[in-house]
Amino acid sequence: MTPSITIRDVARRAGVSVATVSRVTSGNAKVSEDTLNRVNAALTSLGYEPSRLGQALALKRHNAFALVLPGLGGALFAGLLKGFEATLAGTGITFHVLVAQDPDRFQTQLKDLSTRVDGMCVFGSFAGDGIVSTIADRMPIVRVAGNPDAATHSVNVTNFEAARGLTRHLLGEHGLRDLLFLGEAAQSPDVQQRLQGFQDALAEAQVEVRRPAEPCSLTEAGGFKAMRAILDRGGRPEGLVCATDEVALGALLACSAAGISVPGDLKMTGFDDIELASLITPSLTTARQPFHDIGARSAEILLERARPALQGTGMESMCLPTELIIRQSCGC
Amino acid sequence: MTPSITIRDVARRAGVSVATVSRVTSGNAKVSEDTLNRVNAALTSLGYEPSRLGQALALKRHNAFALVLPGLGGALFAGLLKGFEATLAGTGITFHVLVAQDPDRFQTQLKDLSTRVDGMCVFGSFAGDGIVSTIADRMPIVRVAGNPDAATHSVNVTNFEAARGLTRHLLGEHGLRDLLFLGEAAQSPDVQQRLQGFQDALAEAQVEVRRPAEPCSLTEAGGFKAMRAILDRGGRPEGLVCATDEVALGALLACSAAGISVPGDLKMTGFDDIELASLITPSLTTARQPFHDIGARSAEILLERARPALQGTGMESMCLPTELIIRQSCGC
DNA sequence: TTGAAAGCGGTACCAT
DNA sequence: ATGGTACCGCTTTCAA
Repeated sequence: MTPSITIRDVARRAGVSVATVSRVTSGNAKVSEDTLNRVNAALTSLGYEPSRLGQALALKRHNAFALVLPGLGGALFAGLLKGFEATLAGTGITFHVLVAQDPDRFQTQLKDLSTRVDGMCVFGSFAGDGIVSTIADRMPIVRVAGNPDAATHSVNVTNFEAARGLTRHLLGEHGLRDLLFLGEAAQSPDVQQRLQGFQDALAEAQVEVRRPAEPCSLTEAGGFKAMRAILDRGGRPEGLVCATDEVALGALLACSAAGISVPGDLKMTGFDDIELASLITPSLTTARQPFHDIGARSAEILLERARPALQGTGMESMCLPTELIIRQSCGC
Repeated sequence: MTPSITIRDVARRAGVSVATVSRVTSGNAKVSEDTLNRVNAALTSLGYEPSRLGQALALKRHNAFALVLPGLGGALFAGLLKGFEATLAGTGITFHVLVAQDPDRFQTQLKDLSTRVDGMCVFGSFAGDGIVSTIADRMPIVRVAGNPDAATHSVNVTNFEAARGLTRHLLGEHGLRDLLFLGEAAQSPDVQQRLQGFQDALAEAQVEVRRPAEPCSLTEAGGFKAMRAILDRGGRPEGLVCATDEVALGALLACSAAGISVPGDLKMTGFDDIELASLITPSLTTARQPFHDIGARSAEILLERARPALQGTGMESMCLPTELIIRQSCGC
């Protein structure tokens, strides 16, 4: 383990002061042609890399953001991450990903993270609002798919409208009446909004809700198990509005295992438009979320607000559009 | 944005020196009952949190590790992450996740990350060996599912043996001869090893390889598209050895869309044993990887080696066992 | 243009 | 047991 070389080593080697070396590395002060060369020579010959630590301490800035996700997996996170990364690329700012696992430890992890970054993008409401607003007191925070919150910026999509649209489609175009919502809304404000859109469409069509929403984790396995539970119980609905495409895929597998034809015997919709949605048979009717944009916009907000001058300018709140994708699984 | 309070604020408030406050917060030096109380009072009333930056600079230690993954998604990563986290919980060490996206930027990100942590766990060989060994010169690195490398510690599983076992099963128990390996081995040493195990079993049974391995990305969509391509081309194999369960799932969906029965018309195996593997019909014959252990052991190695005293003790290299899970998709 | 020096927020050694 | 202080690596005023 080589001891790392510091700015003083470079200064000594180039026969100048550390201040001058700093001027060269940061590039925002004039240095004579001659010394510039000497310093550069020393820089490369020593292979010097400035310590982020020293910089951060002196500048009171980390040049790093955090992206907080409630779990790995899910096409949404991958897309969001890409968008976030793409926006930050070339800015000199990096970001750390924190994946929520254990709720207990999560608080601690979040607090620790907050001492290492200049801003955070937090997905959902897994992180307790209390701690988030505490942190928001010290740095900009963008909440994605979270509850509305006066203390933080927010980026959302039209979950309500999209889910209502899908439900209306099942109700109107296909004349269904006995519908079921599949997905756990408790910890996910975005799923909560979809559930509300679903319920709103039913109310609007004056269809009484015959079945409580079937809670299931938002994974393929979750959708599979929930659907199997429904079938085991006997008496399936006419249509399924699934919280995500993955849930729909799982439900589809459970139906296929039980010999139930989709959309023949049961119609269904998903949410997200993951890659597989257009590939499978039947292809999935769903609502497309602009994953990449969500991440990109979040990063933009952070970038803008992390510059101290702008910090008092109020909270930014945006709602990105979704797109209904009508395919086969709804019966079309 | 509240200006953060420092150790000097606390010292002033408690009427003691900063040294004494440091003694209290770090807890490794004797302080009289009386002053302890005074300091604690100041601590809580001010809501003081030591700055990681100051600590890191003084201690030359970040109290943080990094976990570097080649993408989100994949049950393996989720399990690995959990194991890693579980081991680190309570040690006072946190970790950052870096998700490889753009190969170009990745080098930079990795280098940046290396200035913020005391050790890293790197999955696969996405990260170029050059940069990794550069970093390994300054801190302990554990490579998981990577190429053997004298400069880093490593954690692997018995990919070769497991894949050979699955292939032998198809060959021996089910008498198949025309087999195909599904999965992209190029960037993934672990998949490469599975492919070798597959090939070894064929050679051993003196079965000539009729088809080149079908490359596909290691996702459900990847498996789907690859299988569909095979079917479009006409003439399918008797059996499929898939690089991962997700690939197998995708292939299964493609078969089902094409009206091909599994395991009736085509037998297949997966790899990983994800949750869905045991749920679907047909249930998936596969090899179980100890996800959690992989992460846990990696973290343990890092923990051990990050203590400066032990850094010269040579490289640790371990290979964790896998377990063959025979279910239905192979024809059993 | 360049250098000396004062911080940034801690830790730890050396006195007392 | 406690305080004073040098130091960690860097940036940035202030003088020269």
